[in-house]
Amino acid sequence: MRERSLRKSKAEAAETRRRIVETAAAEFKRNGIHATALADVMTAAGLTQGGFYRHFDSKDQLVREAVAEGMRPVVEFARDAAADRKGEPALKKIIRSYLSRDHRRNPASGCALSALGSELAREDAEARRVTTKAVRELVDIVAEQYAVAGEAGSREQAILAVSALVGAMTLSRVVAEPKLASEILRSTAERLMPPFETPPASEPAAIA
Amino acid sequence: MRERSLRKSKAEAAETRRRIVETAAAEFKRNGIHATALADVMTAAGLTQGGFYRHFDSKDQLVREAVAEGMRPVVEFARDAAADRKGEPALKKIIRSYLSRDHRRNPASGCALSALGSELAREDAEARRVTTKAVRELVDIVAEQYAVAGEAGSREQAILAVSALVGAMTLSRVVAEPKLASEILRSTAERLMPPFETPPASEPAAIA
DNA sequence: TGTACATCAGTGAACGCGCGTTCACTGATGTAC
DNA sequence: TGTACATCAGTGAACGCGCGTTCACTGATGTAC
Repeated sequence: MRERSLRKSKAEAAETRRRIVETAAAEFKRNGIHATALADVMTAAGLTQGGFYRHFDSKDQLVREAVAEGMRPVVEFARDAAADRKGEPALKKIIRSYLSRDHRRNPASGCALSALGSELAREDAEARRVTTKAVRELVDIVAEQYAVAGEAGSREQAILAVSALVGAMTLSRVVAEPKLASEILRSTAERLMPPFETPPASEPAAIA
Repeated sequence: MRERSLRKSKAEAAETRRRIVETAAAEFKRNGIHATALADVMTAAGLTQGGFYRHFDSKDQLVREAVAEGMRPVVEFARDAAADRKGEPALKKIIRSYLSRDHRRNPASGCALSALGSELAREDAEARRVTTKAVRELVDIVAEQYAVAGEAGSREQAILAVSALVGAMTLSRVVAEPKLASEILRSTAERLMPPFETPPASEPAAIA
């Protein structure tokens, strides 16, 4: 299928590198960073193990780039949703998508925070730095939607929401009973998507 | 320091076994399950590697028991808080403690869900079953406190709260900037601990 | 109650496999002239 | 534009270390009589 050996053009090499990072992001999210071997990534990318070091200095370097790549889907989804229709519709779209059964079933294409959260906490400064940037962006986007939707304390609420999204998806994947797993997703979504239609009666928005 | 060799009495052996499980729970929460070697656990428990298999069949078996042990602190803390004074005070105590800087700094003695969440999602059925049990207990305890505090939809709210606790702690550990890390803990706590004093004005409790 | 012996908790070393990393090699790319 | 050669993307195999597991051994425990 794949031509053996052969030096590739610079353009092809750049494309290969990109493919390795993408594949790594997916494999890490699917199986965990520690549990994924470089050979697994390279095979999944349609290459052999030896070629890895033409593109990266170490697994750590790949991890850093893959983590950044792994955060892209969610941030982009949120940005796109907000670009479409701001405020409540965007919030609903983001929350429904994040807490969907599809997302639960497919960590590889989902959010790196829920797929790798506890592992990321132990990564080196650089990996955590790129994650921090993504978290910030996500919070900012969500906060703006809550603000547009007329929510008081929109930044606080956005932080609660992002925390709850990540926590609920993580828990629903940990939990062994499908019914409880679904309930966690459903209940969290319900509480994060209040009926904004009803006018925000009292000024100091009652949270619960 | 430690006497060499010597067969220990049955009572001592049982105590040793308990110590291994406890140590493993702490080490796993500190460094991750995959990243912790059996030799690390045994050394931390003051033993040598070879003795491990007198007590366990495999690392997997230890993981299952250590995960159960690792969930105990939070569940017990929540139960004790609720036994002390039900409702709002219990909620405040649980939330403050869970989202404290102490907890953030000391995963080893904290909640296994925030320390190991994404790794637990990939563990075998038995490990996930014991985790599920603990999640259920935690949700039940928190739900009861919200109910006593007069919160409508207390179970839904409890699920949101537990998700947010786990997510916020995980995120605050991932985030590389101390200020943002603190803000995540503070904002989430703030939103989960509303001023219940103010009478729940409207019937369908506005969530945000 | 005392004695002889089997048991087994714990030690320390070894085994074997997996994984990150290195290396010799191939042959198309790309560049110097 | 064509030719000669250095470069380097990718291959496949090997290296070495770390980790889960096994094993021979020690000597106190616990039991059979």
